[in-house]
Amino acid sequence: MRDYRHREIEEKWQQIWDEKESFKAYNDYTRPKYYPLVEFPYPSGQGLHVGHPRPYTALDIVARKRRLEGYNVLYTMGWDAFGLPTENYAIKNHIHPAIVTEDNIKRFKAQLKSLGMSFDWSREINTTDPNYYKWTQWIFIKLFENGLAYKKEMDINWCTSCKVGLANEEVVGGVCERCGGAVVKRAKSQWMLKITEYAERLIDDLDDLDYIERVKSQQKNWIGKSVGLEVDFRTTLDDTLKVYTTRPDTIYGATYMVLSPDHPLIEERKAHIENYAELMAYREQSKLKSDFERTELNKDKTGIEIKGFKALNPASGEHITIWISDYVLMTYGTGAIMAVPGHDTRDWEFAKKFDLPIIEVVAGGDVAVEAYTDCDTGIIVNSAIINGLKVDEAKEAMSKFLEEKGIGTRKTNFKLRDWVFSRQRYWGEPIPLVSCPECGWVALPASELPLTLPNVTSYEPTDTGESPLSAMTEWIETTCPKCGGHAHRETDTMPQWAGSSWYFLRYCDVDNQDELASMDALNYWMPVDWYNGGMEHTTLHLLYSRFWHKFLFDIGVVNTKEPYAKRTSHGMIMGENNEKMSKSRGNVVNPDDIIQSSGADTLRLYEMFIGDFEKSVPWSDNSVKGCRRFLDRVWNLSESIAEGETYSKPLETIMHKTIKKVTEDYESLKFNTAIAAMMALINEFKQVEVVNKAEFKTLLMLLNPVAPHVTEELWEMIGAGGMITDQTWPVFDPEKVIDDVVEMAVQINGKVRGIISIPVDATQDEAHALAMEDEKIMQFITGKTIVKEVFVPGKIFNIVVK
RNA sequence: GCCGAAGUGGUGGAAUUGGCAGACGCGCCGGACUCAAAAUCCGGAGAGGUAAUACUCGUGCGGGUUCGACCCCCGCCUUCGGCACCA
Repeated sequence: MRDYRHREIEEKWQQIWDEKESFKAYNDYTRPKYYPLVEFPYPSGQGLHVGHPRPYTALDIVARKRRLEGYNVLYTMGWDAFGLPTENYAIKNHIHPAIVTEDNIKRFKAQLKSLGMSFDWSREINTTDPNYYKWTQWIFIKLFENGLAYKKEMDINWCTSCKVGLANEEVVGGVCERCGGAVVKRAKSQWMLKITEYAERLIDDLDDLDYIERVKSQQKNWIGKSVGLEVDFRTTLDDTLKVYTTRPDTIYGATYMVLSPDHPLIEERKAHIENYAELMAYREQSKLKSDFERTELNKDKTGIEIKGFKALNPASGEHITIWISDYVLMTYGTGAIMAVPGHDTRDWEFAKKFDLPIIEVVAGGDVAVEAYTDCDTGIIVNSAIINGLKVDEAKEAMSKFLEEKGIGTRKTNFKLRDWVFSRQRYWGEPIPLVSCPECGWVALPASELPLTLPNVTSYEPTDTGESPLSAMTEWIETTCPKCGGHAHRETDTMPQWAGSSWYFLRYCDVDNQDELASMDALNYWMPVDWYNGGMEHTTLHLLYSRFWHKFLFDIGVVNTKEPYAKRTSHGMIMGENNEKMSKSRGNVVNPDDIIQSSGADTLRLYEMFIGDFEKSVPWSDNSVKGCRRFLDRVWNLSESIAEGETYSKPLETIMHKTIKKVTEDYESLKFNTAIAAMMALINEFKQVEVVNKAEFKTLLMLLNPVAPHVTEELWEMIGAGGMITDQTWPVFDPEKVIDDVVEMAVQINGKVRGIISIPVDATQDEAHALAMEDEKIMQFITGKTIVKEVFVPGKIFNIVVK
């Protein structure tokens, strides 16, 4: 009996798979295809983390199983390699980021190979490769040509630590998502992508997708659709102030108005405003607040009344005061609101602070104590024409009334903002546009792509907010592709999210020099059948890539309106103390160490067995040991396998049951219970006298997707013939997964009092007869009357007595 | 505040078209092997209770529906994740 020497075995099979190109996906468009996808990693300097193999193994299991089921499988890996950590490392150590990237990729790739992932390495991609980002730039130009990329001077989120502008999605809790640095507003001219144009479709099309619910709801939440009404309020200067409201039913309760401090009316009516200087001071002050401070201070409302004119409530005709406050945002709705303190919490707080009138227009609460915001039960009062209606009815009636009067328009608003797409950094895709004094912004012709990054001497970000490229005079100075005149290149680069917004398309056709991918290849491979990735990307990468894909669909470059048919998400692997793994906490586990000591198969098995795939779990060295023990037992079993090409009688049912369980569980992210079923199977193997070849081969097949190396080796050792990778997935016979005889619980008044052994298809009468023979059951029946019997065939028998 | 997910032994977790709660693993206890240990193998256990049975209690808390509830309904509590002055 040979020892189970994992390193030797694993290296052996990894080499064989490589040589035989066992996992190559063919562009043979006649076979059924399957396209599983995992998020490609950022190749950081730290190397692979134990968190990485969890999703990779999960879909590797699916990929391997699909191949055994006869599918042409496209399972691939690549590198999302642009990004700040690499750039920072390059700055610190004076190495070109491209070299840093190359080294990191080398390390990552070796680590992934040692895990035995069945990637088709011939389709590896790298977002920093000019042959790849040529097409990222090409897509940007298409966006630009279609009016979806525009440059705008605006207040952006500026990370004071990274010295870079951030997208809305990258600001988390008022601080920089990446470094935790303070984020302030800063006026900058930025490239923007009109993702808002797709807001409606990004929500609506979720309905047909097989995404886990939390992903859908988080995306919906982020896009933030709301349906309401824009209403015109007149001022005493005869201006029109548009407000947006979702509660037109409460318009009689609007006792004042609030404008955002940036509202244009303030400039326009400067001459009529008595306290203009005071308003300006407030505006400056609110701008200086960081996002963090704004959210922290949001309990305490601030504001200034505009003195000089008033507004008229269009329903009641009352004169009402106009205020400015930073709780009203210029970026949402119209930048102005009608304030209904009786029925909006924020307005109520503001009214209390500044002693403004509060009118109850929906009965049901006590507006002297708090705002009454319930929409379900309230009845409208103090509102002339809509009195007595329910909230919903009143909303509709008032909307109709204001529309007919010509001062109301139904309007849908979204929280989603356009995507800030410029970064003032070196290590990103150059934006392929030039600025010409004659022609404005002009796109490079396709023949000039890729526009490659020039070599610079310093990658340092600048305090002025200019990209490091702005010092590259030679590179910047160019001619206008349109008029041939003197022009400048854009010096900002694209954000990290650009390359990953379409990478799954490139996998379909990696070597194509003429298109990002051929329509034939896309028709065959797309959509991605199953995409697994982190929840942290739900409102970033996942949303961005859906947006790009929809755009590419609109211009006829891709064939599906959605990129991913199914989306799932894995939980994080925490440190042994159940805290997030980090160097500073000293609880980091390196996958290389586990591969060395226990083997890749053990690590894979462990990560799949450890718990619910979708939840985070703490690392446990002991549990790793248990997984290795299981593989050892399988290994030792091979020693005593008897001949036999069919399942033997005592094991037949459990064989079919296990095939069914494992087959189904691999499809539904329940890897832990699939493995538990295989463990139970070998426990059963120990109960019988002999295990034959048919039974052992089936176990190896079922286990193969999780532990591919050791099962390959054992397959060879028992002389099963060929490679396990080339076999066919075992099937179960539905007739044979049912036991002939079951142990049925007999309950008296719902409590289990006995167990009877009974044929699975026995009748109630038979069960009754058997139960009456049971002494213990009789004890509970004697002297009582049976009032009812509930019998569920094969499951339970309950006798109700009185 | 809003949206979402979840609360089960010492521990990671199983089991829901309502049907024997605790599969499988870890840890623990006992035994075998060993001079001994490690490894391996065999056995044991939810809590209370009993000499041992019996029996009672038990899936965050309080109610309800049902022959029967971890599962369904109503009302709470707690934890985690996301969003947050979005009118």
